Amino acid sequence: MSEALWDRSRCSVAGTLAVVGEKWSLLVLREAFFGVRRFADFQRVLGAPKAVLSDRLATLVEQGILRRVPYQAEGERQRQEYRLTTKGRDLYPTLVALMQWGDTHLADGPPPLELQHQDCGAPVHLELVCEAGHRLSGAWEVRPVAQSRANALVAHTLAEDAKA
Amino acid sequence: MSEALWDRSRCSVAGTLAVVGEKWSLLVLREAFFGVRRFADFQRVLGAPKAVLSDRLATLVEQGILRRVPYQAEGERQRQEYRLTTKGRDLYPTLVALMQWGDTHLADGPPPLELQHQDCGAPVHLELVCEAGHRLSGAWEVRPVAQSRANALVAHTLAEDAKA
DNA sequence: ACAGTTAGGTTCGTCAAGTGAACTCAGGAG
DNA sequence: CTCCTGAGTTCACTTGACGAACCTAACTGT
Repeated sequence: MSEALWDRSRCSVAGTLAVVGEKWSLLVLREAFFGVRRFADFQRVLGAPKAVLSDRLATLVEQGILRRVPYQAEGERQRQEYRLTTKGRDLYPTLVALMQWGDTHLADGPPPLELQHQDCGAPVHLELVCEAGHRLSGAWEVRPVAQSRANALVAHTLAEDAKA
Repeated sequence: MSEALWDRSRCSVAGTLAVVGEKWSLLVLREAFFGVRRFADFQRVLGAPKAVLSDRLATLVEQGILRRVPYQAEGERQRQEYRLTTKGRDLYPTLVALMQWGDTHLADGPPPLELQHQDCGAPVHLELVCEAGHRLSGAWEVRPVAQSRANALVAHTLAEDAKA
């Protein structure tokens, strides 16, 4: 039925999860976005086991998401710190998406963190938009199109879900 | 230094990952968005071990992200299928974010899947926007503001004072 | 010179989680 | 009554996470 609707093995969701889907990876990146750079700070603030943290940082560097930068505090030897690359910074929407979902569906109070536009101070959120400028309100307004096979069934089942 | 900048333990990123961060969970949801509903279809299309799949489906149901719906194919007994709830459908931006990152950073060719606006056919993507309508181009235009419980209380009492 | 401290790890034993094959169970088909 | 099929469960095995302990190089105080 939904036999080879499209090639799942080349799906970018799976690919991305293979890179940042392990435990702690995305939390390490969350902290990186908040300016954490040094091993001990990651360790203290996350509470992750050092062995795991060491491994995650290594694979994130290997993947080009973080880069090691030598630095030297006064009266200390040279050490390495971890900074986001452009590739890493592009994961920001992913973290915002996770945060937004948690804020609206796991809330036991006000969201613990609000994102504001640096320039105007207004709250920031993610939106699905098309290149014609329309704002979409959810998945049911999207038609996924595989390379060679268009498929109307998908839209159909989603519409059914929405009704039920 | 970055001591208690804000309370990480209540962070929605961590909360969301606690719910959908296990292996296979987000891939199950990806398939759900493509209209997959039945156990055997998930199993065949993902290649996940049945035991894990069974567990992931159960916790997603438990969390209110999927719901079990009885159905009956002709000439078969009644069975259960899994459908997205509203809470589940709200995870769509997360999957789109993961997909977009993979498309731009793991590409070994054209993206295997394109999302089009149902109405106008234009390609769809995620954008960070603020409530004043500005489009932000990345994390550096965002200022995270901790909404500490104390701040919330203060705001609340101030609001009360204003009324009295 | 020498012990102590600190950042940034590694090693190790234990315990939880993922994996694939085999088994179960309920009902319809032949 | 037996076989088949969808939807799981059970089991033995391997991989991954965990926390405590240990290691190392540079610098610091004595």
